[in-house]
Amino acid sequence: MQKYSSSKENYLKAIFHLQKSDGVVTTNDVANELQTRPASVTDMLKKLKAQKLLIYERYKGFKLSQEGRKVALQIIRKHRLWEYFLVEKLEFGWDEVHEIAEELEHISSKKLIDKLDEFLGFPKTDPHGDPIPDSQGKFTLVKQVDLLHLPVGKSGDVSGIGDQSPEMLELLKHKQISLGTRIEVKKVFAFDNSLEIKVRNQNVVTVSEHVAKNVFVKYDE
Amino acid sequence: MQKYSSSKENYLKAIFHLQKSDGVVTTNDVANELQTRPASVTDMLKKLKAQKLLIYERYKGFKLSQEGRKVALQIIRKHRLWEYFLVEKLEFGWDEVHEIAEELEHISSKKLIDKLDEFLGFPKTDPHGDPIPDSQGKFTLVKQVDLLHLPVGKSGDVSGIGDQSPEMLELLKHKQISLGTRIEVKKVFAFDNSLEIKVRNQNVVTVSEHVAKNVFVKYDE
DNA sequence: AAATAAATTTAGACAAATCTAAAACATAAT
DNA sequence: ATTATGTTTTAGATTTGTCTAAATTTATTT
Ligand SMILES: [Mn+2]
Ligand SMILES: [Mn+2]
Ligand SMILES: [Mn+2]
Ligand SMILES: [Mn+2]
Repeated sequence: MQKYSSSKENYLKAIFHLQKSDGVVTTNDVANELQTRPASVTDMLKKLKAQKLLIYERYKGFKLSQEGRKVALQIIRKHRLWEYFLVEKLEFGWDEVHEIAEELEHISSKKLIDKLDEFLGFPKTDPHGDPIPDSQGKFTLVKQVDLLHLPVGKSGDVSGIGDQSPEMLELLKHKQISLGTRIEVKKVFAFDNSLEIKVRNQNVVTVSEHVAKNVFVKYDE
Repeated sequence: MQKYSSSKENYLKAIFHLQKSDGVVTTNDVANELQTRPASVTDMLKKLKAQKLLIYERYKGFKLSQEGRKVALQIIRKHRLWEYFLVEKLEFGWDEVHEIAEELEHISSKKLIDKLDEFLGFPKTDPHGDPIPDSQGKFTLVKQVDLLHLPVGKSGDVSGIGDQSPEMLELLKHKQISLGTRIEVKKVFAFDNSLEIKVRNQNVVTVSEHVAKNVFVKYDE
């Protein structure tokens, strides 16, 4: 696998993520995600196509090629391994690692990342519950539901976070919710879909529908 | 301390190192060190001057300003801490870490590097025996002499390496010489200043003058 | 003191990544 | 089917860092 510029890697990663959630990716989506201008995106799309990382016809939308997907997955692997390192070894909070990993993910040495993986004990997920692709780009999605779909009375363990903005992560931290935290849904208010949930089998707190939709849990059955 | 481009950081670091050894730095020196062209160096010198990182008058030579020196020392701090991490935690050989650290040194987070420092136990020197500047850019030079100046019969512990090219490091590795290795000079051949030295109080090997001049040791008295 | 050589700088060009403003295209509304 | 709206692309600039070739300055010989 060749080396690509940090900028190209960021585009590939963004397109990969947008493909996941939306299916179809638009120029505006990418511009928005990368805080840049649509014209700049079009410029880059042409370059990525020229390098066969992207399937793209003007005005007709685009998606990653096999190769583009492969590259994106390796960047994501690096991003998540570094995040794990920052939280587990350097004791960063899970809400402060994303930005730093955004830089570290572009360090090119393959050997470095494989040795880091080993040093960390081959973790399966990053500090936000997202799966870490292996050396070949393979990873397994965990089956999970958001809090709104966890039946009242049932308990689950937090396994992932949708919206990972610093604001969201700060809110969760305040309510003492992190990866692995046990949560039981006590009540759903039909009025606004806000929830009362029991955290760590202890305190009961209220969260909005927006929050509930972005906290994923694993549970039996 | 602002952020500067990787390229500028590389120039500052190179100039700092060249100042150490030569005293006076020339455009050609820098071009040679950074594998670039003299014209490119001149271009960059002007930019560094404009940012007050360099004292520079055309044709009259140049040197780092106080601020330039400060920035250079922080890059060197990062470079050496990462090298230490790679060798001590990820088990890289000391001859394979330089290139990777050359990239890692440009990661900008100050908090990251201070936490890394703590995680590593505040090491004083990198895997090549070079001192690691602290958060304020301070560091202490160890008193050391090269092998040619170690009296015959005396023993010393390897504390630093001058020429750190991969070729040199590979040679030392082969002869089982690394940081901390005890060495005793058995004989100096007047003909070519080659040495016979006893390594680790065990095997006796021969090294050339060139090698001897680039291996530094600490010894009593 | 000239002449020659070497080092340094300038002039002009180029690639990568970005931008603004305008044009082209696609979609939705009337 | 026209018109209006929004999206995407082009045209033309700009910034950063680099290069080659030529000009300038400094250093070294004769
Ligand atoms: Mn990034
Ligand atoms: Mn993450
Ligand atoms: Mn570097
Ligand atoms: Mn070193």
